[in-house]
Amino acid sequence: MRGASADGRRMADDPYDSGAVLEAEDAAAVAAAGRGDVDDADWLQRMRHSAAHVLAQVVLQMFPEGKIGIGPPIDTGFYYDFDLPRPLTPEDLSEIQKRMRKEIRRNHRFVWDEIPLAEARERFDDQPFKQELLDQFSADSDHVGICTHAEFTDLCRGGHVESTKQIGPFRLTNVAGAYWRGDEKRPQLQRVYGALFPTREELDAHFARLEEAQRRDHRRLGRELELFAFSELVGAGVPLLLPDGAIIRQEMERLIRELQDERGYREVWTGHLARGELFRRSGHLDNYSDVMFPAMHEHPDEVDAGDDGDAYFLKPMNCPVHMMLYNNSLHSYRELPLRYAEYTTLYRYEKSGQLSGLTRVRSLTQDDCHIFITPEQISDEVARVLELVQTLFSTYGMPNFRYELSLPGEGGKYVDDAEAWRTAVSALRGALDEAEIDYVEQEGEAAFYGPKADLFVSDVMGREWQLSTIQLDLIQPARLGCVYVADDGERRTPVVIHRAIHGSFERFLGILIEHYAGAFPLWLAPTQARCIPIADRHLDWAHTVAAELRQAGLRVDVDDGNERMQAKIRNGQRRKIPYMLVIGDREVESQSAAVRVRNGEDLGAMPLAEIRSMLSEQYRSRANQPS
RNA sequence: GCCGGCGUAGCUCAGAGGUAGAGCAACGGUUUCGUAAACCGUAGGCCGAGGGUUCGAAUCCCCCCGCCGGCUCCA
Repeated sequence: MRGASADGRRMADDPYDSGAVLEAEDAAAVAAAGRGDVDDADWLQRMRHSAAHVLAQVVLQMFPEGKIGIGPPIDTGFYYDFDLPRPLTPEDLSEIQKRMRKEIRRNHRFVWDEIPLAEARERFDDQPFKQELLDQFSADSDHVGICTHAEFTDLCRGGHVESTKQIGPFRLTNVAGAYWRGDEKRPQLQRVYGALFPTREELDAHFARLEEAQRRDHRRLGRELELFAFSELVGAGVPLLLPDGAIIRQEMERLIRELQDERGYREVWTGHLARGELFRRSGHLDNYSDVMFPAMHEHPDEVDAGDDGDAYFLKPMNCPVHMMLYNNSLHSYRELPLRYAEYTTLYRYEKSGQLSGLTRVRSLTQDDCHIFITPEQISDEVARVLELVQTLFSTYGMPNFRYELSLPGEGGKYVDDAEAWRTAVSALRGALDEAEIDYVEQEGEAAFYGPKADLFVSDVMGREWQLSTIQLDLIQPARLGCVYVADDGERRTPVVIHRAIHGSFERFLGILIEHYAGAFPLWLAPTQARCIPIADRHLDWAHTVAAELRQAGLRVDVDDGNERMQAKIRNGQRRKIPYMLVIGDREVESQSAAVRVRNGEDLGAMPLAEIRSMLSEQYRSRANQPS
């Protein structure tokens, strides 16, 4: 049975009752009603934005003295920010949700209008956040948009469905703190989040995706696969790699060493400490002391406030130290580019609320490098670094990343040398274009010492993390007295490229775990193959097979427990071991092993020599196998 | 750092003022098996730390620490 809306448009029966399943026909009818030529994506935004209005409506019903912020659509639904007399509880959320569904069923129309600013001021006289928005709008126009449904009116530029019944299936998910206008110095509001999709199926699929994502969350897999751990006693943000996690990290280091050695990098080692005076001269103590661990003074009692020059600091980055290394001798332009690579752990005091598994830690190890070049060499060297990045990511089979070109913006933190910035920015941009890399430009995101190109990937929860970075430094070399002798005999200041390819091994490992869902390709897998003897009489040959494969440099073990073969296979699968080598009477007889691939495929009995060469080749070539 | 939620066995969780529980994992024994879970048994806990209320606290209160979600930040 179908009803009709007030203006005669055909409406479907209420599809929002919990448990009700939309038939495809009804869903289409709901979606099509009143849409005109609005496309699907826009319509979805409208549903989400409209749902936010209903959310604000019922929250004000429950808290008449509440103050409302803003309520935009987001990529999975919507949110609305509130200032309320008390924190919202999970019970409040279900109550709000219940009331929202009730209001939606009443099928209120959304009526948009444009009114004079002064009228809006009066209308929202008890809403300070709206007043602030009006202040802002008053610069552009003397009229503003408002949208009314039922008893609720919101300041709004538009973009709604026609009436509340057209709002798709949704669920309120959580409440979180959020600063007004994203400014940490402004009041913190309560943000209520909701998920909303065009159909119930898509909403369910969204939550199924979330669950699936949680299964491949590196924090969970790290524990299940015994890759890493944290200890409350050791401290927050200090990841501890267990033996299997350490193997993966060794493989990562081995890869980047190999790639960098081939490309003329020279490895150095500079330890973990440096004096405050160094970081003062480099500019870090002024710009970034809040992320540095506090000074370590020899005689803390005798120190005047702020006198950290003689204190030691844990290095938060290597750059100034590498510049001291560079200054150890006088360099000719003929030696450039000079590339110092270092894999030393750095320490950054990330605020407690920022810490997150391996992706945000307080002790991190970069594959860090500083390249000293002449200004003329910028483009070529950046191109070489980009090539290295591409090679690394294709080795890992990770194609899903994006680049950001960070440029200077307003504000005083940037080094004042317009000419140098222009040169550096155009060199970076040129190299990205030359490599045919897509990127977005971000103003105000540059480092204080120069522009940078960063590579971002998303984790399984959709959060973006910076991995690779290529930064041009226009200031530190001069501050720290770096020079080279040019071909005319003059001493000049080199440009320095700061770059990291993995970024940090810790973060990259976290991303990698999620990328492979813990099922690492053979070259990274902590255990590459496991021998599974069917009965005790097969133990000897199983151990022989394992020993021979280990002799070839492969990581192989034997499950010699007293479980049945099926249980051993199950355990091996759960460990996500790439290959299992089943050994019974037939295999002992023919000096072979039955090869089971992680994906369940049975390759049948293969002679030991053949297994060895197959696995060795996969290891050597760092193949993205098995699947 | 801020707002909210949460810390009970290695893991997942139950217990909500009155004797600390289950499943899986672990360990021991039996079993010797052909491609994702054999059977029996044993052990495992300062209920995150400290302080308070109470005759009595895993349970209520305070304060730390840690974790989770979000915000802010990220050289």
